[in-house]
Amino acid sequence: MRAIRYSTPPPPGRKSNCLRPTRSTPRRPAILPRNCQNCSILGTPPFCTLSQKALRDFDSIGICRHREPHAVLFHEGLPADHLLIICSGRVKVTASSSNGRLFLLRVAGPGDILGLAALHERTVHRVSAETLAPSTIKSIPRADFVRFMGSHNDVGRIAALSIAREYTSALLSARRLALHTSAAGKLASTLLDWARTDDGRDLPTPANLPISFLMQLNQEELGSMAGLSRETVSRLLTRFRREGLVDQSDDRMTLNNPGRLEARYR
Amino acid sequence: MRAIRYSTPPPPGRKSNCLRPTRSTPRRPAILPRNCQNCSILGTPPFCTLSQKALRDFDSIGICRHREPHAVLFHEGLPADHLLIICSGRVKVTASSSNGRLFLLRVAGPGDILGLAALHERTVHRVSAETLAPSTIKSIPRADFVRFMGSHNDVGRIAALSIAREYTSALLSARRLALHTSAAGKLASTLLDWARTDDGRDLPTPANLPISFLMQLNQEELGSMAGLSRETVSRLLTRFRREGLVDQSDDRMTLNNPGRLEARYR
DNA sequence: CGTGATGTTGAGCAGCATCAATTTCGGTGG
DNA sequence: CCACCGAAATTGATGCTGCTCAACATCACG
Repeated sequence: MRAIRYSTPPPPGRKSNCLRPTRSTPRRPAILPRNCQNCSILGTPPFCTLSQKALRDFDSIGICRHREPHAVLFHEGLPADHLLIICSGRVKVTASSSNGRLFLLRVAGPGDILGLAALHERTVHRVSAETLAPSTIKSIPRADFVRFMGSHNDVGRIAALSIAREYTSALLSARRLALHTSAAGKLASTLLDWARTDDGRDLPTPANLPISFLMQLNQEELGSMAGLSRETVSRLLTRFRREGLVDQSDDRMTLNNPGRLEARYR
Repeated sequence: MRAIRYSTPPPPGRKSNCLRPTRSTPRRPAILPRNCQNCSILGTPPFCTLSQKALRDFDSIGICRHREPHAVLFHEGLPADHLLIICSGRVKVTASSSNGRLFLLRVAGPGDILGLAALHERTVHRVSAETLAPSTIKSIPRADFVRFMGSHNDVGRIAALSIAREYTSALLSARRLALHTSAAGKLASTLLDWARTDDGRDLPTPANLPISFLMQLNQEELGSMAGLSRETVSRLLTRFRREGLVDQSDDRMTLNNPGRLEARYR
């Protein structure tokens, strides 16, 4: 596996000591027109299932922008004054510690909503979000969203559902980090959880049939998702491969026999 | 520290092989009258902040029961057909793995709501809940709650807030399990997170002043919260005590200098 | 005073992080 | 087409940390 790296160079980091804003600073991306009433992901569980009338109102609030890979959408610790909806693309959601370690919570995709929990709790963001692929992101100011929620009955319920999704994903992470002592167990369950939530959304887990999903992370990122070092991930993946439990081609990861993978490395 | 163990004997386990239901099976606890409009925790963030009118309706749905310590309120894997509200007492929320390991997610208290996320997602419970102390629990059937949510505008929003709380707690767990490599770091941050959410609800963390909180768990349970073995917890607590970072008396745990604890064992 | 639950302390070992060297691969430019 | 570069993956060697097993101490309670 070699994860897709989009051509944009990695984020500038702190190489430049220039204090003045330079022209190379990325400009504010252009505003795109947006029409939720006529969208390809219409009907996907969260907001995209609103009534026609609500969708019209929904189109009138917020702003839609295109974002390049490696664009930081928000950063943990900053106040959550906007709500983000992923119209297309992929976004990785991370938390970091003061000593430089990184924890990758999940990879969010089209239809996912970011910042809802922090917005409801009126706190700062507890995670950071960064695009992995070219993405289209709709951004709604807090106040506008609260007004929107007040004027449509469904919205509160739908927001609750969306946060419940975030919750489940966080819970699964905590569960697997706490319950699995071995590195193999952590990696296996990370892959299994991912496959099951990514593939078919919450379909009853198919028995021992192969599942495959888009793996847009390199081994280092996968490691920071499972709480393991890069090298350990590499060693384990070759082991899984040798045992015929997984296959990797291009950017797809296939779990050949989920049941066996789970049983052997629980 | 010696955690309070309430006199009720531990759950029967699988000692009895008797297949017939015996008389020693705990009887359904008696239904208690409930009046939310006149409750001591009125005003606590989640449901207890509803309008007078909504509270009246709220009193009319669901059933309130007293529960002894070690009573299982629901178990992971079972369908989430009821919503539980803790009126008084303490409830521990856990997840378990097939090989017998236990993960303690949090200790919920008065005003906390259990089962909201699973109820919204229409899935099975992903955690189990068990009383730690004598508790009063209000139970609301799914359908009644959905109806209630439909007829009051605020309820959806408040449900969202409550799930956001659950989310934050799960996220903090995952974060700390993933970001801290050392056992000391895991235990320290477990204590810090707990103190900060339990003490004053979401007050801005007071600088280097002592925080204390009710520690109703024994070292084994604390270990299953931090992802550590019982023995490691014991060793670390004596170390923390020797360094003057924590004090334990009866069932209270005091963090003498949260800032230093965090800095030293991040 | 006996019993069972909980906490303390020690010894040994396995597993994973870390450091380090090398290979593979994709892209870029000559 | 080839040479070159950098990023990512692979593989090996080593040391430390925390789990496990085990023995014992302490406490609450009847």
